[in-house]
Amino acid sequence: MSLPHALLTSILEKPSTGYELARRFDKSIAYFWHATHQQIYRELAKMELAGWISATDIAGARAGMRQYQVLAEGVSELQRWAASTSKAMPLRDELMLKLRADAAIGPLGLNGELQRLLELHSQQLANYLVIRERDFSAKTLSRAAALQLQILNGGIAFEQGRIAWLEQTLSLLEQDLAS
Amino acid sequence: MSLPHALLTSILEKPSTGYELARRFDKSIAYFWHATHQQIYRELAKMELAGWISATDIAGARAGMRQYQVLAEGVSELQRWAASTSKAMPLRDELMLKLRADAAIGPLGLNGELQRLLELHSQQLANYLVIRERDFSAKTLSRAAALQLQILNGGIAFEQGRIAWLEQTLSLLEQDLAS
DNA sequence: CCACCCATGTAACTAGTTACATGATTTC
DNA sequence: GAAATCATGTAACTAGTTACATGGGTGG
Repeated sequence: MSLPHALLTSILEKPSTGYELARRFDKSIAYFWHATHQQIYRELAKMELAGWISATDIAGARAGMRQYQVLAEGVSELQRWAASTSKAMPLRDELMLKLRADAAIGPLGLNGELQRLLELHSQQLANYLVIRERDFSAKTLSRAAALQLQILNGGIAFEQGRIAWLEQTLSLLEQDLAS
Repeated sequence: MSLPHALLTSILEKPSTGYELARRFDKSIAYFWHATHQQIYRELAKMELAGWISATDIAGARAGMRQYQVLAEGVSELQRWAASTSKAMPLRDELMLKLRADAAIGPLGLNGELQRLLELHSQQLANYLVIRERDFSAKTLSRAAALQLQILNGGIAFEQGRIAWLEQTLSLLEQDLAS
């Protein structure tokens, strides 16, 4: 299970309230690990109980708002987890299933769906490119920044590959309509 | 939810027992949609209740073995599902999380893990290439075969991209050790 | 003062995993 | 006749989703 470790990393990067974490998740870690705010609050409560993080009330903020920070226990847990071998992530690609169904029972009119996904991935790619331009255009990067850039480049390559493949698939299906 | 639709497709391709489905899943659909045998049996029972599939006892086989086939209801359900827009698949990439943790709290010794994954993906790629050679080297392909090839090519491109990226990442981390 | 966003949650559900059970058939 | 594999399941659990609740703060 990786969500708590994703949260640990995120809190290490910047101590935060649950709400902030949920929002920050959406804009960075969610690119490769999605979680809803309910899941995040629940997980934070568990992690606090386990002694991995602690919360402090924020002075001057509304009651109930608590900022989390990582304890030594949490750091060593993160190290332990990073050293353990994770099993191959199980792929889940619904589009592939649909194409296979299409192959099995004739044309199902997937063009629209493919087009939609093409747009989605194009947007995501544009998004990544903006981030790269904005945050990583310095000539020399720190170790941390170099790694983050490498992660981002992975996302960019993935989106580019997907877009190329979707375009190919679309033209294959259109060719099909013509005949 | 897509597992029942994956099963419908698989049964359409070839009427099967639950056991056969579980095994066939492992060798084809599992490449992009994993399921355990428990999940498959449970889902088959539900689908039979819903009237999407029916089971017939196999004459001459051991008691309890039942072969499933897809009913008209099942086919139209599959069509309905294919026409519905599926939401973007939530990515789950543990390695990216680990790299991010590494960026946050210094070298965590991920080289071994990267090497392991490199090998895994290389094997998967080799696997795909064998299948392509074996099943899709004919000059002209039927519509169904062309689509299946396109799906396979998607898998191949994905593995190749991943391998290239992993090699880059490894050299980045090694460079790091040197300094 | 009303609507909207901030911020934290609870409850109920669905999907997926892990561990175990059971009996039948094939293989050494 | 013992061990392995075939074949179908049950039970208990963990993870993730969806819908809703609650109360405070802010802008018009």
